[in-house]
Amino acid sequence: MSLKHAILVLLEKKPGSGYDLSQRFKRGIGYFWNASHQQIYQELKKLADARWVEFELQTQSERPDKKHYRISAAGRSALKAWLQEPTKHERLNSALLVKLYAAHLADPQALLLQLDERLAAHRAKLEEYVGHESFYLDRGDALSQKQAQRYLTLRHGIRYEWNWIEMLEESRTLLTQGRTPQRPMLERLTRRKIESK
Amino acid sequence: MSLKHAILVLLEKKPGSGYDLSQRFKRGIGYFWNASHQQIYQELKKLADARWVEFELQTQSERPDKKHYRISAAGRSALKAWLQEPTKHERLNSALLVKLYAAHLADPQALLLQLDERLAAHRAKLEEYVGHESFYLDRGDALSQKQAQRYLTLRHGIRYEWNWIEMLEESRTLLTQGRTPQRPMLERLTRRKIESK
DNA sequence: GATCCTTATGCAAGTGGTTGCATAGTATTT
DNA sequence: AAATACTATGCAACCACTTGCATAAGGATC
Repeated sequence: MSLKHAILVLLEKKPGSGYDLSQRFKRGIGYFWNASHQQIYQELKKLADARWVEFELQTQSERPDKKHYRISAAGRSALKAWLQEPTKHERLNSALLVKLYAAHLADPQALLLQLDERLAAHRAKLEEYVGHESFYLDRGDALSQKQAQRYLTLRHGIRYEWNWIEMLEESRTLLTQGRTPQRPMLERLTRRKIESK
Repeated sequence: MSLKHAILVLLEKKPGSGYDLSQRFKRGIGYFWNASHQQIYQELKKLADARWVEFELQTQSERPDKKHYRISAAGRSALKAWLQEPTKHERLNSALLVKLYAAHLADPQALLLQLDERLAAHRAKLEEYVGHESFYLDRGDALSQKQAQRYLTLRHGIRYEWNWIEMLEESRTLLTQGRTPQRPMLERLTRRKIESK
């Protein structure tokens, strides 16, 4: 399980409370890791028991008290060891793609509704990520190796959203107008690759 | 949970045993749903208890006996109802992207190894899917709505693999040569969109 | 004034999914 | 002759994750 390690990565970058972490998962690195607050609090407890993180209680008068976590030396070496380990391939499961695969069994109107809802969500995400991209682009060649690597994960997120948008738009066209795309995917993709070189 | 419904979709298309289903998840629709054989057998039991599927025992002399499952009328209407329901957004979690995000903490050599292993896997998958694509392309305009919709889910799979390949190649370049890609993602993607119209 | 949102943490119960093991015959490879 | 792979199903224990609830105080909205 890697939630442990995802948390360690975040705490290594910057210490913070469980609440902070849940915000950073949502707003920061949501394009490759997501976790609910319950998961985070449970995991932080385990991490503290294992001495991979330490925390101090910060009492606040205006707001609820919080636990300020930071990674420990043991946590750092556990993280380093994990980075070395082989990584399991994550399995992908998409209920929406199951539905689209079985679209002929469904009421087209109801499917279109779900499709549009998703399309809007992916467009919003894409816009968000493109906003983040400008941070890296503004710095141009001045990107450190570390920043450049982080930019690459963001690019992955952008392409991921774009993929969904294209898929959903194609499905929309098919469901409403019966038009089906003819151009082979690979040709299209490699063409693009050659151009951008 | 949608494993139930993914199984129903497969059985609606064609009845078969638990073993058959696990093959079809792996080799057929693996680009949007995956399930282990333990999961499938457990789920088939539940589905049979709920009367959404029926089975008959087929005794075989040369091979182990098997249970031949097929979807029931109740299963069909449950499936139809599910297709109408709103679909939750699946959360994405990729341990490899966490590692790449934190690449500066890792031994570059060990990371490269993982990266190449994954790159090979995604290239193999892409090749497999492109093989499947020719099935649809050969039929050209003769595709039924049903087939066309299935083709779209495959296109999604192709783009998904392509995205990983590009990401991993870019990371490889960065880790080995320190070169970082400069072209903004969105411009690149939209440019392609205009061309293909 | 009531309701909702944000900050901040947590428990308890349940469901979904993984890991490891077990069985058993045939076929293929070393 | 031995080891591995394929067909075929399943149990038991465990781990990961979700759902629903609870508390608590401030600020914003209706």
